[in-house]
Formats: sequence, C-alpha cells, structure tokens
Amino acid sequence: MLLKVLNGQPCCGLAAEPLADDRASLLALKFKALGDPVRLRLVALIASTAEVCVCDLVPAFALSGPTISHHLKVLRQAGLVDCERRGTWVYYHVLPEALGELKALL
Amino acid sequence: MLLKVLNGQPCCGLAAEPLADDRASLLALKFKALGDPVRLRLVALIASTAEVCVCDLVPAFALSGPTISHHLKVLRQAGLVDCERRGTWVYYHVLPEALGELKALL
DNA sequence: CTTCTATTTCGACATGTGTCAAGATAGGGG
DNA sequence: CCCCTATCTTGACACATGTCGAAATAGAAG
Repeated sequence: MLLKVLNGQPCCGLAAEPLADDRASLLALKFKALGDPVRLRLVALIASTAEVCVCDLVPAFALSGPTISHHLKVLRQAGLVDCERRGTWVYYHVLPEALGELKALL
Repeated sequence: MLLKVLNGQPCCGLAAEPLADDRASLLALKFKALGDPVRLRLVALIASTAEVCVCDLVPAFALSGPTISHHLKVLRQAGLVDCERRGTWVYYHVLPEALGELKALL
C-alpha cells in the first residue's frame, strides 16, 4: 500500500497528514462556514473588493438584514472574515490566511 | 472601488467571479460535505492511499458502521469521492478534479 | 436629548443533520 | 440452499441551522 504522496501524485494536502481530531474540527468549522450558498456568495462579494459595507451586502440578497447579519457572524466566528466599524457603517474584509489554509489542503 | 484582482493581489478565485446562485449552491454542497470533522478525516484517509476499503475506515473512528456509511454517502453525493465494489468489499477513492475545483476558489 | 439609520441580538419556528439500533442487501463459501 | 461477513438502508431521536419579525444597540445629526 503506497502513499499517493510518494507516487508523485499527491492529490491534495489532505493526503499528506493523518489529520488529528481537534485539527479536523477547526478545519471543518471553516469548510462548514463556506458550505452555504448565501455565505459563499457573501465571501465572493467581500473578497472582490478591499472591503464591503454591510449596507451594500444586504440588497444583494433576497433575505432580511438579520439573516445576512447571522451569516456574517458565522463567517466571522469561523475566522474567514473580519469587520471594522466606522461611524454608522460596518465594513467587512476577508482574512486571506484563512482561505490559504484551506487551499493548502485541497 | 478597485477590484482586488486588478490590484495585483487576487486574494482568491472567489474574488474573480460574481458567483451566480445555482453555481453557489453546487459549490456550497461540496464545501458543506467537507464541513464535518468526521468527513474531513475520511477524505484525508481516502486521499492518503490509492483506495481504501470501508472495512479499514470504520475502525478508524469511534462511530458505528451505519454512521460512517452515511458520511461516505454524503461525500459521494457531493461528488468528492466515488466507490467501487469488489466482491464483499467496497473501495473508496477521491475525485481529484472535485477537490481542484474548490482549491481554485480559495 | 431626541430622532433617524445601520447593524446586531433575541425569540420563535420549520427544516436539516449526526447518530444509533435494527433490519435489509450483496456476495462468498460451506 | 443456508449461513456468514461486509455494507447499506430505514426509522427514530436529539440537536443544530436558516429564516423572519420585533426589539436592542451604536453613532450621527438635528
């Protein structure tokens, strides 16, 4: 039984490490955050510019403000995005290191 | 408002495309499949060798056979892995194109 | 201070998800 | 044909999740 990574065909970063339980949970949290169409589109919108105001995100969906706020919170808690308040408005930006961590596994 | 991809700093593939609704749903399905610690470890195990027998996967977890079978089904339906029956045993392997599709977005 | 807007939190509800035990299915070997 | 093992399916249950409206909070500006 030969490791794929030794075959010259490492199919992905996941193939390399045995992936301990606690690390798997942390990573799964991030993948799960991306595992919703609304949140995926949110990340795409946020990533497409340096930062995006929530007031620009809400009208991009046929969903209530609280629902968008909830999804943004999930993304924040997963460590994929962060936000900054400036006056009345809140601006979101992606955390590229977090996306890079996932990318390294695929 | 300048696109990040034009800044010389494309943070990820997601930043490039507007990501339509139906495509987002398909992609989210795959991310969601990875969004569980057990399934993430399953993929890691399956990816680490050319193929893995279910009978080798089950004892790697403190979970019942049906539960592992359920998770494998989720991964199959997401298009991340596929399986082949040979006699009594069923062997799983990853579908690298599917992982690559996700990788391209991050 | 009061009021207005932007954003989040709370409470409620329907639906989805992870898990197991029990039963069904598939194939190999007496 | 019958049994044995491997795997999957079914049914049930507790728990998590996505959604909304209503209410709370944060600032800005009268």
